[in-house]
Amino acid sequence: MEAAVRDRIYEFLLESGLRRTAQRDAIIEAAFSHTDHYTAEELLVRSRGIEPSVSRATVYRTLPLLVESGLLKELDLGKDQMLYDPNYIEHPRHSHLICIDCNRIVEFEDRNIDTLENCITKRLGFSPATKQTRIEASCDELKRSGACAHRVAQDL
Amino acid sequence: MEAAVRDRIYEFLLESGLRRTAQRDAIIEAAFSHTDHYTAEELLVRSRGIEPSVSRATVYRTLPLLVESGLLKELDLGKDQMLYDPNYIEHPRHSHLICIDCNRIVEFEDRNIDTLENCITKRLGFSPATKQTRIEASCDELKRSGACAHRVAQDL
DNA sequence: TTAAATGCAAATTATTTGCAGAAGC
DNA sequence: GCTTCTGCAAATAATTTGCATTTAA
Repeated sequence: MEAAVRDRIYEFLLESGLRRTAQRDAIIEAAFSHTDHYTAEELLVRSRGIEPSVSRATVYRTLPLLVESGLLKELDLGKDQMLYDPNYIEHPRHSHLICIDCNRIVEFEDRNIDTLENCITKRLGFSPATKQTRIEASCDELKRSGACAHRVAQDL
Repeated sequence: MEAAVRDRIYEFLLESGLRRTAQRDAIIEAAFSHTDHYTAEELLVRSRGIEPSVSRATVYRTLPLLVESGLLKELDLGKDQMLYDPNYIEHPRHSHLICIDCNRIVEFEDRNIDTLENCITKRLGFSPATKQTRIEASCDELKRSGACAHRVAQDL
């Protein structure tokens, strides 16, 4: 986990009057030491790898705090579990494309969509708070060659 | 419910080899006789108003059929229940803005967003299947006047 | 007649919560 | 010391499912 990220998180805890505990430290460490998305359950497993006493309840109680701090993004990609995305710190405006062939999630960032959505919102008489663009799509490469190389997101 | 919609639905049932039952008729009638969004539970109540024998299980078993037919759109707007939107027949590309002040859902349609999302998807090497844009926003009128007149969507 | 559809009730499953004990400040 | 935090286990709630019965074709 980067020092800058750690600083921002503990600053947030301090400001909010939240206490520092071994369990929270472990969850925070687990939450921001990868760049991939994870479920609450996966975060529990990772956290327990650092501090075995972490319980499921504490993970579920800590996640909303991190989301509220703006450091972690809760993603609802249409599955039955929420996903958590630690990459919003560095790319606060990215969107998601979900491959319907292999479930891969591709993150992309597009200034034009962002601007366009702001305009539309304003035109309707609102001020944007949260915007989410979710594109489900099929892989062209798979269609062509029959195999789907896990290409990396091209726009981040 | 419009005759054209009814025709398309029963054509779909026929093509799929699905049987026509009193319960399905009632659910279909209830599903397409309003333009507002509804939950499975609300649809159950409406369906029972037409045919009292409709059970919750049958509603939950019928909804995926209607969604699969393309006549009904399943919306995941971040609540704990799915919402169903019968307006996709007439406006297949509309998006949703959710007012964080009053929970009102405003439907809007924007050709530019549509085009832009198609381009991005192609550029990433995919072909778009489902696209969902969800904007959560606060009401400017509420901020100004302290009251939030339920303005009608301006773009449909 | 026979395969599909239904109602009921129980199962499933992610998430939340009450509570008593533990721990930070 | 006082309040917050925690683990545990039970509660919650939308949706799904097994099964015996009914019904459309």
